[in-house]
Amino acid sequence: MPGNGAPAIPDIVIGRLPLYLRALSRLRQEDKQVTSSHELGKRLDISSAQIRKDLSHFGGFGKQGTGYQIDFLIEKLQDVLKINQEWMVVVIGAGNLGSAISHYRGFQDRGFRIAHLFDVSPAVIGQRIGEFVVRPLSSMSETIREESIKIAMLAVPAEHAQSVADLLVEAGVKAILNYAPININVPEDVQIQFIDPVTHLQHMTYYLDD
Amino acid sequence: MPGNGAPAIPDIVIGRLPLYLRALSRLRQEDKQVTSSHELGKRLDISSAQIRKDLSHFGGFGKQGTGYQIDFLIEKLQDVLKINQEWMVVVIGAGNLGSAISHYRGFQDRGFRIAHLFDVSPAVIGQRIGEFVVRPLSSMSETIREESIKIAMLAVPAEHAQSVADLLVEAGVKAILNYAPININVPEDVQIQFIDPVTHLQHMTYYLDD
DNA sequence: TGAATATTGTATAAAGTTTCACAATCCGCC
DNA sequence: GGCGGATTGTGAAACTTTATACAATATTCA
Repeated sequence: MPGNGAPAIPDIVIGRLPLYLRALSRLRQEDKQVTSSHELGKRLDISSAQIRKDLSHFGGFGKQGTGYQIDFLIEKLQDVLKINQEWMVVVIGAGNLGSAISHYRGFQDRGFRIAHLFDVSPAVIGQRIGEFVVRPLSSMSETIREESIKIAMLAVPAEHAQSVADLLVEAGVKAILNYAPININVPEDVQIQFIDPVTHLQHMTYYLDD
Repeated sequence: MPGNGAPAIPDIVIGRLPLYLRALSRLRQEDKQVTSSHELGKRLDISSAQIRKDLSHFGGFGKQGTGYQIDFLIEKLQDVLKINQEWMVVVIGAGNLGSAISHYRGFQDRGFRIAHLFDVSPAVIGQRIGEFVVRPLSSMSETIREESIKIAMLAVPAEHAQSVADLLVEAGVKAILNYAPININVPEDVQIQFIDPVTHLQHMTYYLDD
Protein backbone atom coordinates (compact mmCIF):
# COMPACT_ATOMS: atom_id res chain seq x y z
CA MET A 1 0.00 0.00 0.00
CA PRO A 2 2.73 2.54 0.71
CA GLY A 3 5.33 3.40 -1.88
CA ASN A 4 7.70 0.50 -1.48
CA GLY A 5 10.81 0.15 -3.53
CA ALA A 6 10.90 -3.65 -3.23
CA PRO A 7 9.04 -6.30 -5.28
CA ALA A 8 5.81 -4.99 -3.73
CA ILE A 9 3.60 -7.70 -2.35
CA PRO A 10 -0.12 -7.15 -2.91
CA ASP A 11 -1.90 -5.73 0.11
CA ILE A 12 -4.60 -8.35 -0.24
CA VAL A 13 -1.95 -11.00 0.35
CA ILE A 14 -0.70 -9.23 3.47
CA GLY A 15 -4.26 -9.13 4.74
CA ARG A 16 -4.50 -12.92 4.61
CA LEU A 17 -1.31 -13.60 6.53
CA PRO A 18 -2.89 -12.85 9.93
CA LEU A 19 -5.59 -15.40 9.10
CA TYR A 20 -2.98 -18.01 8.31
CA LEU A 21 -1.25 -17.21 11.55
CA ARG A 22 -4.45 -17.55 13.52
CA ALA A 23 -5.22 -20.92 11.98
CA LEU A 24 -1.65 -22.10 12.51
CA SER A 25 -1.76 -21.19 16.21
CA ARG A 26 -4.92 -23.20 16.48
CA LEU A 27 -3.29 -26.21 14.81
CA ARG A 28 -0.38 -25.96 17.18
CA GLN A 29 -2.76 -25.94 20.13
CA GLU A 30 -4.08 -29.21 18.76
CA ASP A 31 -0.56 -30.61 19.04
CA LYS A 32 -0.03 -30.83 15.31
CA GLN A 33 3.55 -30.40 14.08
CA VAL A 34 3.01 -30.22 10.35
CA THR A 35 0.24 -29.04 8.08
CA SER A 36 -0.47 -28.66 4.38
CA SER A 37 -1.93 -25.96 2.17
CA HIS A 38 -4.95 -28.24 1.80
CA GLU A 39 -5.60 -28.55 5.51
CA LEU A 40 -5.16 -24.83 6.09
CA GLY A 41 -7.32 -24.02 3.12
CA LYS A 42 -10.11 -26.22 4.30
CA ARG A 43 -10.20 -24.53 7.68
CA LEU A 44 -10.07 -21.05 6.25
CA ASP A 45 -12.20 -21.67 3.19
CA ILE A 46 -9.41 -20.49 0.93
CA SER A 47 -8.03 -22.56 -1.96
CA SER A 48 -4.83 -24.43 -1.33
CA ALA A 49 -3.26 -22.90 -4.42
CA GLN A 50 -3.87 -19.45 -3.07
CA ILE A 51 -2.21 -20.25 0.21
CA ARG A 52 0.82 -21.70 -1.56
CA LYS A 53 1.08 -18.71 -3.83
CA ASP A 54 0.71 -16.24 -0.97
CA LEU A 55 3.42 -17.94 1.06
CA SER A 56 5.72 -18.26 -1.92
CA HIS A 57 6.04 -14.48 -2.01
CA PHE A 58 8.25 -14.71 1.06
CA GLY A 59 10.33 -17.76 0.25
CA GLY A 60 9.94 -21.50 0.21
CA PHE A 61 8.58 -22.20 3.66
CA GLY A 62 7.29 -25.67 2.86
CA LYS A 63 8.70 -28.99 1.72
CA GLN A 64 7.40 -30.89 -1.26
CA GLY A 65 5.69 -34.09 -0.32
CA THR A 66 5.56 -33.08 3.33
CA GLY A 67 3.95 -29.70 3.83
CA TYR A 68 4.76 -26.96 6.31
CA GLN A 69 6.37 -27.21 9.74
CA ILE A 70 3.86 -25.32 11.87
CA ASP A 71 6.30 -23.77 14.34
CA PHE A 72 8.63 -22.71 11.58
CA LEU A 73 5.89 -21.18 9.48
CA ILE A 74 4.46 -19.29 12.46
CA GLU A 75 7.86 -17.80 13.12
CA LYS A 76 8.34 -16.79 9.53
CA LEU A 77 4.95 -15.14 9.30
CA GLN A 78 5.57 -13.30 12.54
CA ASP A 79 8.79 -11.99 11.04
CA VAL A 80 7.04 -10.87 7.87
CA LEU A 81 4.32 -9.08 9.82
CA LYS A 82 6.87 -7.60 12.22
CA ILE A 83 5.15 -9.04 15.26
CA ASN A 84 8.24 -10.80 16.52
CA GLN A 85 8.25 -7.85 18.89
CA GLU A 86 5.57 -6.54 21.23
CA TRP A 87 3.95 -3.34 20.00
CA MET A 88 2.65 -0.83 22.52
CA VAL A 89 -0.83 0.43 21.76
CA VAL A 90 -2.95 3.22 23.20
CA VAL A 91 -6.73 3.11 23.49
CA ILE A 92 -8.66 6.36 23.20
CA GLY A 93 -12.16 6.37 24.65
CA ALA A 94 -13.08 4.72 27.93
CA GLY A 95 -16.76 4.10 27.24
CA ASN A 96 -18.29 0.66 26.96
CA LEU A 97 -16.24 -0.21 23.92
CA GLY A 98 -12.95 1.20 25.13
CA SER A 99 -13.54 -0.61 28.38
CA ALA A 100 -14.19 -3.93 26.63
CA ILE A 101 -11.04 -3.46 24.55
CA SER A 102 -9.04 -2.70 27.67
CA HIS A 103 -10.22 -5.87 29.36
CA TYR A 104 -9.58 -8.09 26.36
CA ARG A 105 -6.86 -10.67 27.02
CA GLY A 106 -6.35 -11.53 23.37
CA PHE A 107 -3.80 -8.91 22.35
CA GLN A 108 -0.98 -10.07 24.57
CA ASP A 109 0.15 -13.21 22.82
CA ARG A 110 -0.45 -11.95 19.31
CA GLY A 111 2.03 -9.11 19.32
CA PHE A 112 0.37 -6.21 21.11
CA ARG A 113 0.14 -4.71 24.56
CA ILE A 114 -2.11 -1.91 25.69
CA ALA A 115 0.01 0.77 27.30
CA HIS A 116 -2.57 3.42 28.24
CA LEU A 117 -6.22 4.31 28.12
CA PHE A 118 -7.29 7.91 27.52
CA ASP A 119 -10.57 9.78 27.72
CA VAL A 120 -11.68 13.37 27.70
CA SER A 121 -14.48 13.10 30.27
CA PRO A 122 -13.70 14.26 33.82
CA ALA A 123 -16.21 11.67 35.00
CA VAL A 124 -13.94 8.79 33.99
CA ILE A 125 -10.47 10.30 34.20
CA GLY A 126 -8.72 8.74 37.17
CA GLN A 127 -11.12 5.80 37.29
CA ARG A 128 -9.72 2.30 37.17
CA ILE A 129 -10.73 0.16 34.18
CA GLY A 130 -9.21 -3.29 34.13
CA GLU A 131 -5.58 -2.75 34.92
CA PHE A 132 -5.55 0.84 33.69
CA VAL A 133 -6.23 4.19 35.25
CA VAL A 134 -7.93 6.41 32.70
CA ARG A 135 -5.70 9.30 31.71
CA PRO A 136 -6.77 12.72 30.45
CA LEU A 137 -6.81 13.24 26.71
CA SER A 138 -4.83 16.41 27.27
CA SER A 139 -1.82 14.32 28.24
CA MET A 140 -2.11 11.95 25.29
CA SER A 141 0.19 13.60 22.77
CA GLU A 142 3.00 14.00 25.22
CA THR A 143 2.77 10.40 26.40
CA ILE A 144 2.70 9.04 22.85
CA ARG A 145 5.71 11.09 21.92
CA GLU A 146 7.69 10.20 25.02
CA GLU A 147 7.04 6.50 24.66
CA SER A 148 7.30 6.47 20.87
CA ILE A 149 3.95 4.72 20.54
CA LYS A 150 3.03 3.99 16.95
CA ILE A 151 -0.37 2.31 17.18
CA ALA A 152 -3.74 3.52 18.49
CA MET A 153 -7.22 2.09 18.82
CA LEU A 154 -9.86 4.74 18.51
CA ALA A 155 -13.09 4.14 20.41
CA VAL A 156 -14.55 7.61 20.69
CA PRO A 157 -17.91 8.89 19.38
CA ALA A 158 -18.07 9.46 15.63
CA GLU A 159 -18.14 13.22 15.97
CA HIS A 160 -14.76 13.30 17.69
CA ALA A 161 -13.01 10.60 15.67
CA GLN A 162 -11.45 12.84 13.04
CA SER A 163 -10.10 15.42 15.48
CA VAL A 164 -8.63 12.79 17.78
CA ALA A 165 -7.10 11.03 14.77
CA ASP A 166 -5.48 14.32 13.78
CA LEU A 167 -3.96 14.58 17.26
CA LEU A 168 -2.70 11.01 17.06
CA VAL A 169 -1.04 11.60 13.71
CA GLU A 170 0.45 14.81 14.99
CA ALA A 171 1.94 12.92 17.93
CA GLY A 172 3.59 10.38 15.66
CA VAL A 173 1.14 7.47 15.56
CA LYS A 174 1.48 5.52 12.31
CA ALA A 175 -1.38 3.01 12.55
CA ILE A 176 -4.94 3.60 13.71
CA LEU A 177 -7.66 1.05 14.24
CA ASN A 178 -10.87 3.06 14.10
CA TYR A 179 -13.96 1.73 15.85
CA ALA A 180 -16.03 4.85 15.25
CA PRO A 181 -18.70 4.37 12.58
CA ILE A 182 -17.33 7.07 10.33
CA ASN A 183 -14.64 7.43 7.73
CA ILE A 184 -11.64 9.38 8.80
CA ASN A 185 -8.85 10.61 6.58
CA VAL A 186 -5.18 10.41 7.45
CA PRO A 187 -1.91 11.11 5.61
CA GLU A 188 -0.89 8.31 3.31
CA ASP A 189 2.08 7.29 5.42
CA VAL A 190 -0.35 6.44 8.23
CA GLN A 191 -2.12 3.09 8.15
CA ILE A 192 -5.78 2.95 8.96
CA GLN A 193 -8.27 0.14 9.36
CA PHE A 194 -11.93 0.25 10.25
CA ILE A 195 -14.13 -1.89 12.44
CA ASP A 196 -17.84 -1.24 12.18
CA PRO A 197 -20.09 -4.17 13.02
CA VAL A 198 -23.09 -2.55 11.38
CA THR A 199 -21.45 -2.49 7.95
CA HIS A 200 -20.89 -6.24 8.28
CA LEU A 201 -24.51 -6.79 9.27
CA GLN A 202 -25.74 -4.67 6.37
CA HIS A 203 -23.51 -6.61 4.00
CA MET A 204 -25.08 -9.86 5.12
CA THR A 205 -28.71 -8.74 5.00
CA TYR A 206 -28.37 -8.27 1.24
CA TYR A 207 -28.28 -12.05 0.97
CA LEU A 208 -31.13 -12.78 3.39
CA ASP A 209 -34.67 -13.57 2.27
CA ASP A 210 -37.24 -10.82 2.48
CA MET B 1 -22.23 -14.96 -2.93
CA PRO B 2 -25.03 -17.53 -2.87
CA GLY B 3 -26.26 -19.15 -6.05
CA ASN B 4 -28.44 -16.39 -7.42
CA GLY B 5 -30.32 -16.69 -10.65
CA ALA B 6 -30.27 -12.93 -11.33
CA PRO B 7 -27.56 -10.77 -12.96
CA ALA B 8 -25.36 -11.48 -9.94
CA ILE B 9 -23.78 -8.38 -8.50
CA PRO B 10 -20.22 -8.86 -7.25
CA ASP B 11 -19.99 -9.36 -3.51
CA ILE B 12 -17.25 -6.78 -3.32
CA VAL B 13 -19.71 -4.20 -4.62
CA ILE B 14 -22.28 -5.18 -1.99
CA GLY B 15 -19.63 -4.75 0.65
CA ARG B 16 -19.11 -1.13 -0.33
CA LEU B 17 -22.77 -0.14 -0.20
CA PRO B 18 -22.84 0.09 3.61
CA LEU B 19 -19.91 2.49 3.39
CA TYR B 20 -21.76 4.66 0.93
CA LEU B 21 -24.76 4.63 3.21
CA ARG B 22 -22.69 5.64 6.19
CA ALA B 23 -21.13 8.55 4.34
CA LEU B 24 -24.50 9.62 2.97
CA SER B 25 -26.04 9.70 6.46
CA ARG B 26 -23.20 11.90 7.52
CA LEU B 27 -23.75 14.27 4.61
CA ARG B 28 -27.42 14.47 5.49
CA GLN B 29 -26.53 15.35 9.06
CA GLU B 30 -24.55 18.22 7.61
CA ASP B 31 -27.76 19.44 6.00
CA LYS B 32 -26.65 18.67 2.48
CA GLN B 33 -29.36 17.74 0.00
CA VAL B 34 -27.30 16.63 -2.97
CA THR B 35 -23.90 15.06 -3.46
CA SER B 36 -21.70 13.78 -6.26
CA SER B 37 -19.59 10.71 -6.86
CA HIS B 38 -16.58 12.97 -6.48
CA GLU B 39 -17.55 14.28 -3.06
CA LEU B 40 -18.45 10.83 -1.83
CA GLY B 41 -15.28 9.38 -3.26
CA LYS B 42 -13.11 11.96 -1.60
CA ARG B 43 -14.59 11.21 1.80
CA LEU B 44 -14.30 7.47 1.39
CA ASP B 45 -11.04 7.40 -0.51
CA ILE B 46 -12.66 5.51 -3.36
CA SER B 47 -12.54 6.69 -6.96
CA SER B 48 -15.59 8.49 -8.26
CA ALA B 49 -15.77 6.11 -11.24
CA GLN B 50 -16.02 3.18 -8.92
CA ILE B 51 -18.85 4.70 -6.99
CA ARG B 52 -20.76 5.49 -10.17
CA LYS B 53 -20.19 2.01 -11.50
CA ASP B 54 -21.23 0.37 -8.24
CA LEU B 55 -24.43 2.37 -8.04
CA SER B 56 -25.22 1.79 -11.69
CA HIS B 57 -25.70 -1.92 -10.95
CA PHE B 58 -28.99 -1.03 -9.30
CA GLY B 59 -30.32 1.58 -11.68
CA GLY B 60 -29.74 5.21 -12.47
CA PHE B 61 -29.94 6.85 -9.10
CA GLY B 62 -28.24 10.07 -10.12
CA LYS B 63 -28.82 12.88 -12.55
CA GLN B 64 -26.28 14.04 -15.07
CA GLY B 65 -24.94 17.46 -14.34
CA THR B 66 -26.46 17.43 -10.85
CA GLY B 67 -25.39 14.42 -8.86
CA TYR B 68 -27.35 12.33 -6.38
CA GLN B 69 -30.24 13.38 -4.16
CA ILE B 70 -29.01 12.25 -0.76
CA ASP B 71 -32.36 11.25 0.74
CA PHE B 72 -33.34 9.38 -2.39
CA LEU B 73 -30.05 7.52 -2.64
CA ILE B 74 -30.16 6.55 1.02
CA GLU B 75 -33.61 5.08 0.53
CA LYS B 76 -32.56 3.15 -2.54
CA LEU B 77 -29.50 1.70 -0.86
CA GLN B 78 -31.56 0.72 2.16
CA ASP B 79 -33.90 -1.12 -0.19
CA VAL B 80 -31.03 -2.91 -1.90
CA LEU B 81 -29.52 -3.97 1.41
CA LYS B 82 -32.95 -4.94 2.78
CA ILE B 83 -32.59 -2.68 5.78
CA ASN B 84 -35.83 -0.84 5.09
CA GLN B 85 -37.03 -3.08 7.91
CA GLU B 86 -35.67 -3.58 11.41
CA TRP B 87 -33.87 -6.90 11.85
CA MET B 88 -33.93 -8.61 15.22
CA VAL B 89 -30.53 -9.81 16.38
CA VAL B 90 -29.39 -12.02 19.23
CA VAL B 91 -26.11 -11.62 21.08
CA ILE B 92 -24.42 -14.72 22.47
CA GLY B 93 -21.90 -14.15 25.22
CA ALA B 94 -22.35 -11.65 28.05
CA GLY B 95 -18.72 -11.03 28.88
CA ASN B 96 -17.00 -7.69 28.39
CA LEU B 97 -17.51 -7.75 24.66
CA GLY B 98 -21.09 -8.99 24.68
CA SER B 99 -21.83 -6.38 27.28
CA ALA B 100 -20.30 -3.57 25.20
CA ILE B 101 -22.28 -4.74 22.17
CA SER B 102 -25.47 -4.80 24.21
CA HIS B 103 -24.93 -1.24 25.38
CA TYR B 104 -24.10 0.10 21.94
CA ARG B 105 -26.68 2.60 20.70
CA GLY B 106 -25.57 2.47 17.08
CA PHE B 107 -27.56 -0.48 15.79
CA GLN B 108 -30.98 1.05 16.21
CA ASP B 109 -31.07 3.58 13.41
CA ARG B 110 -29.11 1.49 10.94
CA GLY B 111 -31.53 -1.39 10.61
CA PHE B 112 -30.95 -3.64 13.62
CA ARG B 113 -32.30 -4.20 17.09
CA ILE B 114 -30.91 -6.47 19.74
CA ALA B 115 -33.67 -8.77 20.92
CA HIS B 116 -31.89 -10.93 23.49
CA LEU B 117 -28.60 -11.62 25.18
CA PHE B 118 -27.59 -15.19 26.04
CA ASP B 119 -24.82 -16.74 28.09
CA VAL B 120 -24.02 -20.16 29.48
CA SER B 121 -22.57 -19.08 32.81
CA PRO B 122 -24.84 -19.33 35.87
CA ALA B 123 -22.93 -16.37 37.29
CA VAL B 124 -24.39 -13.99 34.72
CA ILE B 125 -27.70 -15.61 33.80
CA GLY B 126 -30.47 -13.44 35.25
CA GLN B 127 -28.18 -10.43 35.62
CA ARG B 128 -29.19 -7.18 34.02
CA ILE B 129 -26.88 -5.82 31.31
CA GLY B 130 -28.02 -2.58 29.73
CA GLU B 131 -31.68 -3.12 29.02
CA PHE B 132 -31.38 -6.90 28.85
CA VAL B 133 -31.63 -9.68 31.36
CA VAL B 134 -29.14 -12.37 30.42
CA ARG B 135 -30.90 -15.56 29.34
CA PRO B 136 -29.59 -19.12 29.60
CA LEU B 137 -27.98 -20.56 26.49
CA SER B 138 -30.20 -23.59 26.94
CA SER B 139 -33.22 -21.51 25.96
CA MET B 140 -31.56 -19.95 22.93
CA SER B 141 -32.66 -22.33 20.19
CA GLU B 142 -36.27 -22.25 21.22
CA THR B 143 -36.34 -18.45 21.42
CA ILE B 144 -34.69 -18.05 18.03
CA ARG B 145 -37.13 -20.43 16.46
CA GLU B 146 -40.19 -18.91 18.08
CA GLU B 147 -39.21 -15.39 17.09
CA SER B 148 -37.84 -16.35 13.68
CA ILE B 149 -34.58 -14.55 14.38
CA LYS B 150 -32.17 -14.71 11.46
CA ILE B 151 -29.10 -12.82 12.69
CA ALA B 152 -26.69 -13.47 15.56
CA MET B 153 -23.61 -11.80 16.97
CA LEU B 154 -21.24 -14.29 18.49
CA ALA B 155 -19.11 -13.02 21.38
CA VAL B 156 -18.11 -16.23 23.12
CA PRO B 157 -14.60 -17.60 23.76
CA ALA B 158 -12.89 -19.09 20.70
CA GLU B 159 -13.18 -22.64 21.98
CA HIS B 160 -16.98 -22.46 22.05
CA ALA B 161 -17.54 -20.48 18.88
CA GLN B 162 -17.96 -23.40 16.48
CA SER B 163 -20.34 -25.34 18.69
CA VAL B 164 -22.52 -22.30 19.40
CA ALA B 165 -22.52 -21.46 15.69
CA ASP B 166 -23.75 -24.97 14.98
CA LEU B 167 -26.61 -24.43 17.42
CA LEU B 168 -27.47 -21.11 15.80
CA VAL B 169 -27.57 -22.63 12.33
CA GLU B 170 -29.65 -25.49 13.63
CA ALA B 171 -32.13 -23.00 15.07
CA GLY B 172 -32.52 -21.23 11.75
CA VAL B 173 -30.08 -18.31 11.95
CA LYS B 174 -28.89 -17.27 8.49
CA ALA B 175 -26.28 -14.63 9.29
CA ILE B 176 -23.58 -14.70 11.95
CA LEU B 177 -21.20 -11.94 12.93
CA ASN B 178 -18.37 -13.73 14.68
CA TYR B 179 -16.24 -11.81 17.16
CA ALA B 180 -14.30 -14.86 18.32
CA PRO B 181 -10.71 -14.92 17.02
CA ILE B 182 -11.15 -18.19 15.18
CA ASN B 183 -12.49 -19.36 11.86
CA ILE B 184 -15.77 -21.11 12.01
CA ASN B 185 -17.42 -23.06 9.23
CA VAL B 186 -21.10 -22.85 8.37
CA PRO B 187 -23.30 -24.19 5.56
CA GLU B 188 -23.10 -22.14 2.42
CA ASP B 189 -26.61 -20.79 2.71
CA VAL B 190 -25.56 -19.10 5.96
CA GLN B 191 -23.74 -15.79 5.79
CA ILE B 192 -20.76 -15.24 8.03
CA GLN B 193 -18.52 -12.28 8.72
CA PHE B 194 -15.59 -11.95 11.08
CA ILE B 195 -14.42 -9.20 13.37
CA ASP B 196 -10.99 -9.67 14.89
CA PRO B 197 -9.16 -6.49 15.83
CA VAL B 198 -5.84 -8.29 16.09
CA THR B 199 -5.87 -9.34 12.44
CA HIS B 200 -6.29 -5.67 11.53
CA LEU B 201 -3.42 -4.66 13.78
CA GLN B 202 -1.19 -7.38 12.33
CA HIS B 203 -2.07 -6.25 8.83
CA MET B 204 -0.95 -2.72 9.64
CA THR B 205 2.31 -3.62 11.37
CA TYR B 206 3.57 -5.05 8.09
CA TYR B 207 3.83 -1.47 6.84
CA LEU B 208 5.42 0.02 9.96
CA ASP B 209 9.12 0.68 10.31
CA ASP B 210 11.11 -1.84 12.31
C1' DT C 1 15.31 -50.51 -4.03
C1' DG C 2 11.39 -48.89 -6.31
C1' DA C 3 6.43 -48.00 -6.72
C1' DA C 4 2.62 -45.43 -4.85
C1' DT C 5 1.15 -41.36 -2.74
C1' DA C 6 1.44 -36.68 -1.08
C1' DT C 7 2.64 -32.08 -1.51
C1' DT C 8 5.10 -27.81 -2.84
C1' DG C 9 6.25 -23.93 -5.95
C1' DT C 10 5.25 -21.82 -10.16
C1' DA C 11 4.19 -20.83 -15.19
C1' DT C 12 0.27 -19.90 -17.61
C1' DA C 13 -4.58 -19.17 -18.26
C1' DA C 14 -8.88 -17.46 -16.69
C1' DA C 15 -11.71 -14.55 -14.13
C1' DG C 16 -12.66 -10.51 -11.72
C1' DT C 17 -12.05 -5.56 -10.63
C1' DT C 18 -10.75 -0.93 -11.43
C1' DT C 19 -9.68 2.88 -14.27
C1' DC C 20 -10.14 5.61 -18.33
C1' DA C 21 -12.44 8.43 -21.27
C1' DC C 22 -16.31 10.35 -23.31
C1' DA C 23 -21.17 10.98 -25.06
C1' DA C 24 -25.30 12.44 -23.00
C1' DT C 25 -27.53 15.44 -20.18
C1' DC C 26 -28.57 18.95 -16.77
C1' DC C 27 -28.21 23.56 -14.62
C1' DG C 28 -27.27 28.41 -14.24
C1' DC C 29 -26.63 32.56 -16.27
C1' DC C 30 -25.96 36.12 -19.67
C1' DG D 1 -32.09 30.73 -26.27
C1' DG D 2 -27.64 29.16 -26.07
C1' DC D 3 -22.97 28.83 -23.89
C1' DG D 4 -19.97 27.07 -20.12
C1' DG D 5 -19.36 24.10 -16.47
C1' DA D 6 -20.62 19.99 -13.92
C1' DT D 7 -21.75 15.34 -13.54
C1' DT D 8 -23.67 10.74 -14.65
C1' DG D 9 -23.62 6.13 -16.81
C1' DT D 10 -20.97 3.01 -19.45
C1' DG D 11 -18.05 0.51 -23.02
C1' DA D 12 -13.43 -0.66 -23.55
C1' DA D 13 -8.84 -1.09 -21.77
C1' DA D 14 -5.73 -1.94 -18.09
C1' DC D 15 -4.68 -4.09 -14.19
C1' DT D 16 -5.14 -7.40 -10.32
C1' DT D 17 -6.34 -11.67 -8.39
C1' DT D 18 -7.47 -16.44 -8.52
C1' DA D 19 -7.47 -21.00 -10.48
C1' DT D 20 -5.36 -24.63 -13.19
C1' DA D 21 -2.06 -27.87 -14.05
C1' DC D 22 2.12 -30.04 -13.61
C1' DA D 23 7.22 -30.91 -12.85
C1' DA D 24 9.99 -31.63 -8.91
C1' DT D 25 10.66 -33.70 -4.76
C1' DA D 26 9.70 -36.09 -0.28
C1' DT D 27 7.86 -40.04 2.37
C1' DT D 28 6.18 -44.63 3.16
C1' DC D 29 6.24 -49.20 2.70
C1' DA D 30 6.50 -53.59 0.40
